[in-house]
Amino acid sequence: MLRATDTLKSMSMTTPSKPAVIADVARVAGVSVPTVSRVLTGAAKVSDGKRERVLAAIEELNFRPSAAARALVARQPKIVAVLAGNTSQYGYAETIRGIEEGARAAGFVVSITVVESAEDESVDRAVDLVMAQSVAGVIVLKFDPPGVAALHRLPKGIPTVSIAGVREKGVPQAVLDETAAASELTEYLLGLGHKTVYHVRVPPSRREDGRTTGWRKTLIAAGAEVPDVLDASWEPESGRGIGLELASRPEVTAIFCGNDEIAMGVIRGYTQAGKSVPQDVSIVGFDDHPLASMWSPPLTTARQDFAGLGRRAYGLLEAVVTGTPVRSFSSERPSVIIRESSAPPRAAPR
Amino acid sequence: MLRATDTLKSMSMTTPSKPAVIADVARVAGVSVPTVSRVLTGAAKVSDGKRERVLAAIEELNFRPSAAARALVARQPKIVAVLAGNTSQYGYAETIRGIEEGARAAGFVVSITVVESAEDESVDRAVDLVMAQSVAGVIVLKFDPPGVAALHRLPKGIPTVSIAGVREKGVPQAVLDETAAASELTEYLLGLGHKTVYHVRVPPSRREDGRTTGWRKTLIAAGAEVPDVLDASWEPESGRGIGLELASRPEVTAIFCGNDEIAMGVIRGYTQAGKSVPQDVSIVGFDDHPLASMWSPPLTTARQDFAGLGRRAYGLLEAVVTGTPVRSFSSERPSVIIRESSAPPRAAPR
DNA sequence: TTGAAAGCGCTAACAA
DNA sequence: TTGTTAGCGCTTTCAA
Repeated sequence: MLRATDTLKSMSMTTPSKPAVIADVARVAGVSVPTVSRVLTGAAKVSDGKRERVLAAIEELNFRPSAAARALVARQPKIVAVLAGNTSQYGYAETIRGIEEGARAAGFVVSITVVESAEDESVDRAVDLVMAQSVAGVIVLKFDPPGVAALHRLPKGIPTVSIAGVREKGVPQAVLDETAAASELTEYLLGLGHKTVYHVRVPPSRREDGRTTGWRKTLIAAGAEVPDVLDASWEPESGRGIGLELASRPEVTAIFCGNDEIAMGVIRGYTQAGKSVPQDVSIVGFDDHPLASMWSPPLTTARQDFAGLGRRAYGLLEAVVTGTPVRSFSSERPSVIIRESSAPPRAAPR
Repeated sequence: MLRATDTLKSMSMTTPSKPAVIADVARVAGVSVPTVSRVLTGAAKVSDGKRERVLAAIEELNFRPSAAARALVARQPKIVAVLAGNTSQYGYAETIRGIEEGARAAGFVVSITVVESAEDESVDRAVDLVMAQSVAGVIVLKFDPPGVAALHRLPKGIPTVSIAGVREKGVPQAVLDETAAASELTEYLLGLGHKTVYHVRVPPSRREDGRTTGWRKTLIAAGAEVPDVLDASWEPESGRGIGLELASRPEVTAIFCGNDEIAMGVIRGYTQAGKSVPQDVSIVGFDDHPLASMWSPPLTTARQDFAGLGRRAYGLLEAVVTGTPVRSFSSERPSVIIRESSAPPRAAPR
């Protein structure tokens, strides 16, 4: 009853019953079923007369070929599935955007299904859901433990590509070289004259993520003290709490945050504590979030091309599916962007 | 050559050839095809002995039922498609998250395909792509012109639900009552003592969106002057430009922005111009972006439950698909959140 | 409980 | 150019 107001045209003769199938079209047009198929697919020549009758019948019956039937016969599904622990946070959403862009250009749609947690039950449910569809392949975002778990539980045999910040073997993979970028950012801060750099990390996907590794290694290489890592959640609010705390520790002069949102939270905490950035402390983020340049002060960060990452992952998957030989690894380095949230320390640290 | 390192187990006996089909399983297990189907679906009792042999064969052959074949026979596809002009911006991403949440709970996956622009070519390509899959129904996000266009070009007959800020007839719809929320926000500002409220809008989906309508009507009802609308793009940067300009106009004491990101940009512009918020000007946003409360100053805004919107839309679609009678309209009102970016005007406006 | 037979809606192969 | 005949891989009658 939802469509009580269809046009008169579409109402004529039309019992709202079963949708028309190709046999109906053939009957109405007075041709055989394969002929209809031929005009549908253009696979072979059809005489103009018949073609027109077929077209007319299609129109009249409002016929739409069954995608399911086509999928059964053409063994190439047109869907690539994405499994992810999250879909709406900046990095995730942008990566998915890139995947979709690549997929759509190739005539594929992308399905997304989120993996709520790393627990077996939820991972299996998500994986089963995906495998119950006919998909050409799957791309898993292993930015977090749910993603990592999903990758490991995916059945062998289905074309798979993973996306991550850290390299892992066994599955073709598109990555962003976070380790290098984190090193660069840390070096930059050290070069400014900071004795060491504190680190607030976001929840890692494994024991230690590239951002943390790059930071740690650089500190060690420079002979700087390696402070304890501070853990934030994904919520900017958690950054604020940490900033508030850190603000009372004068030995903290530089902080490298796991992402821009957390950095913004940390800055907020400092601001609330009456401190100013970068005069009292230098704070840098990671990602180059769209709001990073709007922040007060504008955030020094490392730009990550998530959409490009997604596109590369799609390309990798396409290659796997078609059997094109590929180097199964595609890496790109984020670029450091210096803005105003970082500066030399106010005075030489004691 | 990508998987040179499969486990020994999976390598034994396995030519990497065609995937096993149900007939293979039947043969290996020594039973008939329907029997295998029965253990797969649980549609009928199977003796323990056979069941186990079937299970063993499935394991051995690493058999996975073809989703395409199943879809053909069971006429209910398990995919709901989402058509949207964008997927990664906050409101869009959250809405999609909600849709996915509802869909997954019901055993559906969601596919997303973006409509690049409102031009026929790109709209048709997106719509065709979606219709080429076997989908249970489609949800279109008509927050913008591409979305609106997509809705209009979708073939009749496919279960459809739209999501939007403004009501439109003909299609079941889930909305957020932006008009009411915009009114409330405007009234609040007027109540603070501001003579009038300026408005910076984001690109509208049609002639005038609910946010703008609510603002305008409230101003008129209050007998306040209605300033010209200022147009921003979706980029926070465009807000900054507008803020910079507005900062030199002392008659501007209150600004209602189309969304939080733009409001942040506008605030940034004022800040750069040496003005302070809310002392020199009150600025409010819309959406309650996750960073709104981290901003300096924390943003007064209207919280929109996008994820809830998505869930409601999914629920609507489910009802349409199953033929459950529904009121084809589901609305919810955003709630105003007062923070620190708004205050009474500094002095009585002249 | 089980198997044989009959489709699901379409495209591909093969003749005519 | 066109129609007939075979499937695609699965589930669902229908008997046994």
